[in-house]
Amino acid sequence: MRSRRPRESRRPARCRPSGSPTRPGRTTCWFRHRLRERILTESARQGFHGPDAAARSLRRGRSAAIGVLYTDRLSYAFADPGAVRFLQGVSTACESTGNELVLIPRTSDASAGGTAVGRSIVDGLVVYSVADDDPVLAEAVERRLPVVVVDQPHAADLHWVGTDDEGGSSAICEHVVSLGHRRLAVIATELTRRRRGGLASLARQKAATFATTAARLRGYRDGAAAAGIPWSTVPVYEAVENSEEQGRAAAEALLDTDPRPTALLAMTDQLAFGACQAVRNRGLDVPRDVSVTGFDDLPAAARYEPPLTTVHQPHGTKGRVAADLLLDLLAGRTPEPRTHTFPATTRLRGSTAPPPTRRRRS
Amino acid sequence: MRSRRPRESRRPARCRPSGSPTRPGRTTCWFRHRLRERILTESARQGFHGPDAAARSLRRGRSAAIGVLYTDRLSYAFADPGAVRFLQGVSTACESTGNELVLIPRTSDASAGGTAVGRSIVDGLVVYSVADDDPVLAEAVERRLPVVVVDQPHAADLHWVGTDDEGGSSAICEHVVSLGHRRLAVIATELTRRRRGGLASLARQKAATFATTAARLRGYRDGAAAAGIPWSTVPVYEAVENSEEQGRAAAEALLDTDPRPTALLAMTDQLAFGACQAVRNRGLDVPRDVSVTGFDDLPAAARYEPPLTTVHQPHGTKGRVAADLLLDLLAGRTPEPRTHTFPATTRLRGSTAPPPTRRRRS
DNA sequence: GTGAAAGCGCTAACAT
DNA sequence: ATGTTAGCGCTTTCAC
Repeated sequence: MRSRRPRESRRPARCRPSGSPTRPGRTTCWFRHRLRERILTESARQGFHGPDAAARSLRRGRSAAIGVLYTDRLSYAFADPGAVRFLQGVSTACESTGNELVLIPRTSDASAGGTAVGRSIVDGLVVYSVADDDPVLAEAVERRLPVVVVDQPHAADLHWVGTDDEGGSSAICEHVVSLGHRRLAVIATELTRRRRGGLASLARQKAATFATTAARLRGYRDGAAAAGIPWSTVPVYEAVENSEEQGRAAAEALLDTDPRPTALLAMTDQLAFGACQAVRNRGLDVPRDVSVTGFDDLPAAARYEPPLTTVHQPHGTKGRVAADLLLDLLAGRTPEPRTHTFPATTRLRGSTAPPPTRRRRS
Repeated sequence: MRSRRPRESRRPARCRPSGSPTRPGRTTCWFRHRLRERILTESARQGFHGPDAAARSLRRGRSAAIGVLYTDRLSYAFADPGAVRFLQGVSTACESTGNELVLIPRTSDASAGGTAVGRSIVDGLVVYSVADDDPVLAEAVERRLPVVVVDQPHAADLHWVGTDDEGGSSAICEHVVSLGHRRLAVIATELTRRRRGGLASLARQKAATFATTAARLRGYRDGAAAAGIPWSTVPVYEAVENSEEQGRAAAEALLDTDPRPTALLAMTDQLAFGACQAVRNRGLDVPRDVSVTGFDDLPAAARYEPPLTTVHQPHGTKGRVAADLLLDLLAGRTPEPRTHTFPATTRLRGSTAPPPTRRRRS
């Protein structure tokens, strides 16, 4: 055996100071011998900082925190009302168990010390609405922590929470065509991680890696097909972010197509609000000249003028259920079912009406 | 010296496996001897989970995360538009440096393993809008981590970011009285941690421990005093949360006081929105019969019908500046100035007008 | 260059 | 009951 001095020769005798721990009048926190030494030698004015959280986590193997990964830049989540309500649901679950909620930024890959998802101190991860091919998802599963995926991607072996996007969008499209609309146009959310605004070809639509966008596209397509409208006649404008501004830009481009669409199907309420503004900016009326539909049913949708016909999905509940699922996993339970698909229900309101002139197809 | 065996006799030889670390074809991640042993012995199917985040943090003494503490239940923060914008600002700063953002829930004090603020793994804390006597603040400073306080309390020795609440509220009150209003009423945010809804006596107003509430109250009082209105004639209704619902309840109570107020000064836009609804529910008009003012200047304020006269404060900027301050502190810099007070500027819009009948004081 | 080991501060397990 | 110690997995420092 190599001769090396026992550990004690360098390490101070023990972490617990000699005072009896349970004796009345002494604190029961008897940790940190070395720090106390420093306190006594260097300066007596320092107090006890409380137990070190990282050491505690290392030892216990738990941090009592769950992480949330968002598709986009973290700050965009706070600009997206659906994401905010989702996070509210997550935080509701967290506070009931006292877990911290860690919002993990997307780090530029060259960042030192690994990416934020790799070094975040969490017991589990909620992956919210990322593209199928997003490397951040791979990083998340590589950590071998419990993972709950929300909305997308629909990975088979991961716990999953989401909405019946396809059903919701086919239903609302069916409603629109049942009113008599034949010239439809779609305002879509991002199709791929590398965004490209503007009209999206059928090929690009096929190549979509955002699962919810693809699902809603399929729903619209099926709804249109039910009325005999070939999908190739439906222009699809891809927005680069979920904002009213982008909805406006999309609607402006789509209203320029010939023949002009009589119905605009937007994949989010925010995009729909922007579309309504663009329609009005042309001197047209919603819904008299152009019908507009949304998706999400934000609280603002019902108060909008005109009240927005949209598809309801329970953002807050999704967040709560996703977090509960994760917390169950962390507690060692094996929650069933592994997937929760919430229904997407159409809310028929004032932004849809029959098309202005009911002209039979040529 | 006590005879004890050297540490090596129990600890596996080294943490780095024998393979040459830099030889091409081998991963450069050569950590975790013990785990690798387990991998080889127990099951070969496990992979390398990535470096352990807690161990890394313990060793480095940094977690690359900053924590945010909120007055209230965490989930309420997501229901408060001002708080959401604040968090957006914080997250903007975080993502620029790749720091995680930890939202710390308020744990019921009896929670096992200490409170969440004590055990959260963060390098610094942003304390957002808590009462002067909130124990969570004491816990935060006891951790001896860098702390930035936002809005309240105005603790002298801590870095601080906030708004000129007193100036903003006195200015908007002066505007209202300059229109001729003499019967004012205030819809206040919480006065103390133990909430009590309803009309607040002068004694209770004096006892306020929420610094921003107290500051706005002082501002209103000074604005009223400038017009010779004694503060004792101004009823103050304390809302128990920042919601339209509470604004409605407050306005209903205040409109029942005799003589009926002609102007309602609300301490947040949300409360003001609710107040407007209550006024209309009585068959009265804003601003013809009753003027209403807010505070915050949410994006919705300008779009409201009528557009809300309110006080602007830069929620998002406050969040960004607070986080930048904290990140500076963490980087070892000593940011100057230690306090940032943003101006609160009045936005005169359509919800204020002269009182209905200009009757000289009896 | 390559390799070894000390130890961050805590807690669970074991020793008395 | 009270006291002791090993070691979580990493990184930094030191030794070769």
